[in-house]
Amino acid sequence: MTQLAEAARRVPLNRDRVLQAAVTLADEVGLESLSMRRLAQELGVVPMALYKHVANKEELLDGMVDTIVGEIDPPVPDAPWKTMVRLRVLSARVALLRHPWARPVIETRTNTTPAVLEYMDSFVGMFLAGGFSEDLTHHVMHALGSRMWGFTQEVFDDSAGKGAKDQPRITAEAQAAMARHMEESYPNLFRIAVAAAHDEESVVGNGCDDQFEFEFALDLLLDGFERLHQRNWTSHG
Amino acid sequence: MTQLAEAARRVPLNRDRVLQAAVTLADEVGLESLSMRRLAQELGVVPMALYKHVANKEELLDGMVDTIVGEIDPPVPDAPWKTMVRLRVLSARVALLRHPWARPVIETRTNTTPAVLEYMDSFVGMFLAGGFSEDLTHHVMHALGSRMWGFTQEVFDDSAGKGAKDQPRITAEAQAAMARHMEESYPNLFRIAVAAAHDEESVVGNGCDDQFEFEFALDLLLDGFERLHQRNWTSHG
DNA sequence: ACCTGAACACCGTTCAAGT
DNA sequence: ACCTGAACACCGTTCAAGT
Repeated sequence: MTQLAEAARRVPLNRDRVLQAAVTLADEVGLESLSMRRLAQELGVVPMALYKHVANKEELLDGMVDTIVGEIDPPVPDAPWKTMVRLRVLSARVALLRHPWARPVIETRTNTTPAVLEYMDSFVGMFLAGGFSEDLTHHVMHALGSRMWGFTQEVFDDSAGKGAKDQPRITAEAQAAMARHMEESYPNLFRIAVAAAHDEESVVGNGCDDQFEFEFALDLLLDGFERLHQRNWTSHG
Repeated sequence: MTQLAEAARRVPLNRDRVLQAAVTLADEVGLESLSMRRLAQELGVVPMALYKHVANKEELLDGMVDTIVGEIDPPVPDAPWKTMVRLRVLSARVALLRHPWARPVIETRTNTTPAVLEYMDSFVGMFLAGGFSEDLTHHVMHALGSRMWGFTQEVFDDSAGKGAKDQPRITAEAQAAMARHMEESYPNLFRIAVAAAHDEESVVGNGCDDQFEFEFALDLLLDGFERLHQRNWTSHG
């Protein structure tokens, strides 16, 4: 009886519910805490029950990526290729930024699911529709690379700035000592850090506008693509 | 006595030996099989012994990256910035390709070790020595991003081609059916795949020269950097 | 003071035993 | 035929007990 009631209350598990729960759980507790066991527990289900809807953890992660792909806006219609590509990449960026776990997961995928292939196909379509040759489109897609997903690995670690909230306030002397050490050991990094800090009134190593940097590199590439296209560039001679 | 002999035979463990062994083990068995326990076993040591030389697994991975950085050639002297940057990136690429586990490891590092900072500093130095402003150098470094390591995520999966060796020979009909499905579902991808297969006599989806693609994107960026530099580009107005 | 075996708190996945 | 508890073969790391 109680069991019956529970069974009725419990929405029957399906692939979509599993994936949705996985996305939400990863959003909340982070990728490193997303385990099959924990996910099962969250769904009020025995771990083994998940394996009915997902072959293994890898397939779960594949499915989670597909869910994110579904959150990316479709291409804006009736725009020149450059605008279309640009906007779609930036839309992907918005979706990806909502789910911090997505970047590392995408980077480690080895299977390309139909949803991901479809996403890539739409980019290829934008270039071809813009008059790009198949040859140029091919290489341009490679050059775009994972930037297609709206991210690039941030090599300057501003996670230091991110964690700064709960870091104890640092003494002025300690800060000066750190700066001195940096100037000695990494003189060139020091120079550009100082220059950046001067422009925006911000602390050393914390003055990077990720969005600006992303668009800077994206536009550099798009301009490069445009130039090659105008020149009728080909890879063979 | 036997114990004494063993102790004498056994080179005393130190950080370097641990890191070297970890690199070798990862090369041999892959990243997913590199565990503290397995590494200890390989060194003929109880797992806990590793924790004397490395705080935890994260620090082990940091150290492994440092080892790779040490394998990258120093900058070639007396060359224009573009050549210097280009050659150093390609040298990094050679080192990284020797260690397939390095890309994912670098991508997931959150700590920047001194060795990595030094590596970054040398790139900044090349741009500054080439007459780039601090401002432009800053953004250019961001745009270079993880390409500085000589890799980019390959979004076209040619791991299919890699695993093809042990895949059973596929019938002509199956291949045709696959092509038909691809043409229907991903018409644009199909177009560029066919064009690429036509150029080089290669199978669909297997005809990408990674090295060419890498240099294509790298040069596109370097040319873009050069153009901005010549224009005295600045980020503020 | 140093070293380490055993233990803790987890994993993903298999499988045989139950309904 | 379906479902699942227990078990397997691992993890990284802690800690107290031994030398």
